[in-house]
Amino acid sequence: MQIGEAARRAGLTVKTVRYYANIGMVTPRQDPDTGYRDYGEDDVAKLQFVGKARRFDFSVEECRELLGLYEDRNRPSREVKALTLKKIAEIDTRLEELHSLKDELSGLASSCDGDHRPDCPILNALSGGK
Amino acid sequence: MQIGEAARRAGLTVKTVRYYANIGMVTPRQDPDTGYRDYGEDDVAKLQFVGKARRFDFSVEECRELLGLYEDRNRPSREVKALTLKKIAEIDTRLEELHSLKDELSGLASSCDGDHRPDCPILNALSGGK
DNA sequence: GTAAGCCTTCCCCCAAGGGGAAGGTAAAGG
DNA sequence: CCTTTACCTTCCCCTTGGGGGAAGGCTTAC
Repeated sequence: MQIGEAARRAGLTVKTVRYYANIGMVTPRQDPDTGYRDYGEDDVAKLQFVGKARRFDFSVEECRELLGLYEDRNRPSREVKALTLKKIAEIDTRLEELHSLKDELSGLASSCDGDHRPDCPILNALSGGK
Repeated sequence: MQIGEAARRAGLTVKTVRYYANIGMVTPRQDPDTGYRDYGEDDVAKLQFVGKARRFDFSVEECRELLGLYEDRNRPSREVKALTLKKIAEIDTRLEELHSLKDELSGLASSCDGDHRPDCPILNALSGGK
């Protein structure tokens, strides 16, 4: 099938699918007559796989790794789990950062009147040292 | 003072400070003899302000906006508070996304044995439909 | 004399594609 | 047969927020 249908079936944009072909992640056959990319069912499955992994916040490089494991019928599940746990740890780190950011900003916002007067604790805090 | 000292005092890299000059956010005087950038105390204060706002996850454009308010002695605190609340809302959205991602990944990870055998619920989930 | 340590501009690099131009191709309609 | 429409192709610039490093210029210290 052509790239448009493959993209639709994978829930991705054509641009994205073409990008994955360019970086060698999902490489379809090429029609020698038209030069068009020609996707098979297996390619669509890989595109869906990558699309889903991306939604799980795996980077493109991590997706490439997962795809390699996915295609290896004999891989140990240990490797997949390790990648997943690493990703969870990253998410945890980011969650903590965002939580503390939110707390600080919330504190500032609640101390600011938010009226027409120029006095603003938020700006004072931003211009303060540290 | 020269850019190196300004950067040190603001806790930023020289590259970053030069970047802020290039995009017109913190624009120092220029020494006509050497062509070197010449930072004053006020510039350093602005650099510190921007650096701190960046650490609060404000984008460079938002920093420019905050800086404008910071320099306007008559701005209403309402505007600053509005920007801050918007940023808090963005952080909330991202927090929710990350929480649900983490939940899903954690569910997958705990269902995976993580041993030498190839059977892997994580890959099964990624290759499944949806 | 030259090495060190500043500074300058200039250009390419990252992620993960998006937007759009210029041009080829295939099928359907008039 | 001709044209419109809807595909497809490659190519290049744009995004965020700078990082890395080259090539060149200056003063100062040894």
